[in-house]
Amino acid sequence: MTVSRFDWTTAPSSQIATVARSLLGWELSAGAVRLRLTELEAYRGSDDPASHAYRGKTPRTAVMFGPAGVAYVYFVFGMHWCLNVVVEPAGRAAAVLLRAGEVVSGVDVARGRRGLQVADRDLARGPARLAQALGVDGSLTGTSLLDGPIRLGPGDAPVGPILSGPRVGVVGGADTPWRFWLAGDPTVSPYRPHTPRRRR
DNA sequence: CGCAGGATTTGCT
DNA sequence: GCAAATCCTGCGG
Repeated sequence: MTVSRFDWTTAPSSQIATVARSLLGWELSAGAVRLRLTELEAYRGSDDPASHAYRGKTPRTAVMFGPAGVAYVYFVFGMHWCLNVVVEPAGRAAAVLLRAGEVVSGVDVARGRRGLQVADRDLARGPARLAQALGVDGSLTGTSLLDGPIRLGPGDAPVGPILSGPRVGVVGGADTPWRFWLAGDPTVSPYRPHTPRRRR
């Protein structure tokens, strides 16, 4: 299936999985760091219990209800930022979580942010790691990924097979196979089933 | 290698 | 008050 340059900004929610899959291999750049996306997850709005927008529009999720092509950056577990692309026209919420990538440029800058001991393949291997490698934080929520400080654009099409499976770390919607990744790519994050936290 | 536990803040119930 | 679209470390086999 061919996806032309910016189809994903107008695709209907029924095609969000296709949109997420089609963004594999695209390139994301922020300053000196550029990476090639190797793992993504699709999140829909009101009918997707795993989505932050499931319970409606709040100050936090407001940008998900806005126009496609902007960044939705959220904060989790008191310490990590994760980067999404909003992928539907204003009025309906949906986003694609950018989960992992291969750093193809600016490796030294990315390592400076992530830690000097971090192996190349681990620089952006996971959503919070990817955001940290790019220097992304919540202040970038709402900025355009087509025309802003972070840029998302087409890269070389993936050559190998694309696999899909359940999304990582979610409770509701755990059976929906909306995680997509490049088969065999070393920068794809390890899959961890959701484990409830114990009380203390 | 796998698994378990803890860090640490926010947003919503 | 509690759970969270995670990551890192330490321990055991």
